[in-house]
Amino acid sequence: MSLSFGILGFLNYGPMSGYDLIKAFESSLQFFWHAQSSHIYLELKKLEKKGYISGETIVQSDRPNKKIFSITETGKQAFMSWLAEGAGEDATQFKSAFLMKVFFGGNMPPAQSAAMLRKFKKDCETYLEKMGSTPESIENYGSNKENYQTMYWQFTVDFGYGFIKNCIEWADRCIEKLENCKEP
Amino acid sequence: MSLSFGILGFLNYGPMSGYDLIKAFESSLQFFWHAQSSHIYLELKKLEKKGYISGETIVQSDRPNKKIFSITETGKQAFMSWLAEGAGEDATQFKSAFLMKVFFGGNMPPAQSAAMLRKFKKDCETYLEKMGSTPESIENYGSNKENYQTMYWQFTVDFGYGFIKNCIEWADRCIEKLENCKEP
DNA sequence: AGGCTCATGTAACCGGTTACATGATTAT
DNA sequence: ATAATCATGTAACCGGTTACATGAGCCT
Repeated sequence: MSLSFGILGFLNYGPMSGYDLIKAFESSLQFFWHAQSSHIYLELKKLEKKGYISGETIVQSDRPNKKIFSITETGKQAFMSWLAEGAGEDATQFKSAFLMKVFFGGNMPPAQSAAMLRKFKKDCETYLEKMGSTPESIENYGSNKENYQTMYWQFTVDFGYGFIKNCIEWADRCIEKLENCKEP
Repeated sequence: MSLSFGILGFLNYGPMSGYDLIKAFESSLQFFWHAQSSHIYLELKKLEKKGYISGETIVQSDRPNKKIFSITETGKQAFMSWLAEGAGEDATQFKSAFLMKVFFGGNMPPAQSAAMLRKFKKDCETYLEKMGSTPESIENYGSNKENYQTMYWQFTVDFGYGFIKNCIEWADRCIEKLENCKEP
């Protein structure tokens, strides 16, 4: 469901092709919403059928043809009312298979659990590095006109940054406890 | 997929009925894995078919009959190898429809976005209360087996606590920026 | 009389993933 | 040569959600 609103959100900034949307997701939303390209194309078809967007095929000679989608009035309304709904209860919910593994970590010796947490920490650090280059790519979308928009984009980046920092600190605390722990 | 490993994990502690599992999920894993009761029963059926668990019907006169499930040797092996896999890349991934709404918050006036963030903050605080404040009661993990298990359970609680605290602080920062922001 | 706990399921649906398929142009 | 970029899709599958269905006993 949310993918379709993400698409509507981008198309609300201006017409785009499926390929453009894939790039847009990759360069901005990917930290909290990873979109498969195949899924985007499927969703575009559904949205067009619903009348939320309309597509126009652009014939190109040097490159493959493409289909540019624009948001319709009804599409705009649907998007705006989704926004107006505000934060749902699910916003505080955090689903994680990794934490489930940690929960059952008592079935492994401390050294193995510690190794798992160290791997997690390393992945977090890699993630942080990748994030470091994001604010710039995000500014490409805004063009000086709309500082107001970019503030919100920065909010989501800040969230991701705080989240990962928190993960690393937590992992450190866990690892320390595991190191000071005698074999059960 | 993860639900089935959660079930296997609990059954690895000892035999349980579907109903027991529902309670177990509600009282421990629910902060990072919310399981529907219908889904648990479906998964139990699948796991039995796979030979990972075996069920035995207990006839009760005063209460509805129940089916007690036990983990099999192959089930144990599957569970242990899942644990041994360690943290996957997906561990750092955080999917959130709410953050997507924040990302597109520039389409709303600052007052409305601020209201959304205040609602989010309030939900976080409610969540914290439900969790029960357990910040510094984490000391004294000795060497016996029971404490060894609970240490890991505490790890996941700590994560949840840090996560929510981080959410609240972030929301505060965002709200402040929105309050000091002129209408676009 | 009304609501809670115990106890287990089915059916329809849907959002999302994985694997597969194609094929031209452009840059190294 | 070969890799990357541009560009779009289909089909099968699956994990999970929602809605629905049942029914006895216990507590107030």
